[in-house]
Amino acid sequence: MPELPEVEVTRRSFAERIAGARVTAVRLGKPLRWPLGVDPQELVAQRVGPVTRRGKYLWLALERGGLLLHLGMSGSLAFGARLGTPGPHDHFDLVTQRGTLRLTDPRRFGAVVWSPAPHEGAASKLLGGLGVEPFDDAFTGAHLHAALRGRRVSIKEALLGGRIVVGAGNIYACEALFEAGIDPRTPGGRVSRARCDLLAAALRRTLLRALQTGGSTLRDFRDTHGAAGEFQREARVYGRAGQPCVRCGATIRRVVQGQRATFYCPGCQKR
DNA sequence: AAGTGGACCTGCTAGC
DNA sequence: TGCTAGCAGGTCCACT
Repeated sequence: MPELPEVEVTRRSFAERIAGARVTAVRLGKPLRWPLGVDPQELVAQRVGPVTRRGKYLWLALERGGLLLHLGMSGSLAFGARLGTPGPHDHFDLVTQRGTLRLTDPRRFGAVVWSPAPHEGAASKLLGGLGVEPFDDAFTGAHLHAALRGRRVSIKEALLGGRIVVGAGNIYACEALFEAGIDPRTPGGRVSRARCDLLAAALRRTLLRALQTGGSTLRDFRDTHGAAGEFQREARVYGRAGQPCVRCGATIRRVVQGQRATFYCPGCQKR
C-alpha cells in the first residue's frame, strides 16, 4: 500500500507518541533490503526525536543519528504498548518506554537503515537524488516541464521514477494521468507546458484526496481484501481493465510499461 | 546522461 | 482439492 499518502498517514499515526521516548531494546527478524548498518546495541538508550517524511521514506531521529525507514511494496508499521509476540513477517522492533515500533513486511523489500544524519552516510545516498515534494510550492507545471525536457521515457515512468517529483506510485501515477487526460505512454519531453500544469495539479489533488481518505485504506492494512476493496472504490482506472470509463464509457485498457501495469482510458487520455 | 532490464521476496488468485 | 503460472502498492543497480 505504501505510496506517499499511506506513508504520511503512517507517520502521523505514531510520530507524536514515540517522540521523546527512550529506546530500551532492538529486535531484528529476517534481513530486509539492506543491513541495519550499526550494532543494534548502539540504538539502546538513545532518545527518539521527530519523525519526518521525504518521499516514501521516513526519518526517525535519534540522538546520535537516526533510522531511515522504507515500507517497500508490502511493509507496514505499527506502534503500540502491546503488540504481542513477533510473527514470521515482523522483521524489526524498536522497543521504547512508551511502546514498540514494529515493521511488518512479508516481501522484505522494505528497509531500516542507520545513518548519522539524513544528509550524511547511507541516508544521503538514498535521499540525495529525490525529486521535489508534491505538496511543496516548488512542484509546479513549470518545474515538471523543465525536468521533462528532452526526455524520451514515457510520462508515466518519469513520474514513477521519483527523480522529478516524489510520492507517486503505480496507482496514483495512473490516477493522476487520468485526471489530467494524458496518455501514460506519451514521451515525457512531448508533454506541453499547459498539460504539465494540469498534471501537476492533478497529481497534487490525487495525493491529497488519498491522504484525506488514507486512514480508511490503512485501517484495513493487514486485511488484504479490505484494502483492495477501498482501492477499487477510489480508483477510476487502476485495476479496472475491461470496465467502462466512469467519465466517457470507453473500455479501460491495461498495458505494461517498465515491467509495471499501467491502466488508462483510451477515450479520455490523449498524447 | 539517459534508457533498459534484472534483481530482491513472499503471498494471493485465476486457471487448469 | 491441488498444483502452477502470473501478478502485486518500490526502487536500486549494472549494463549499454
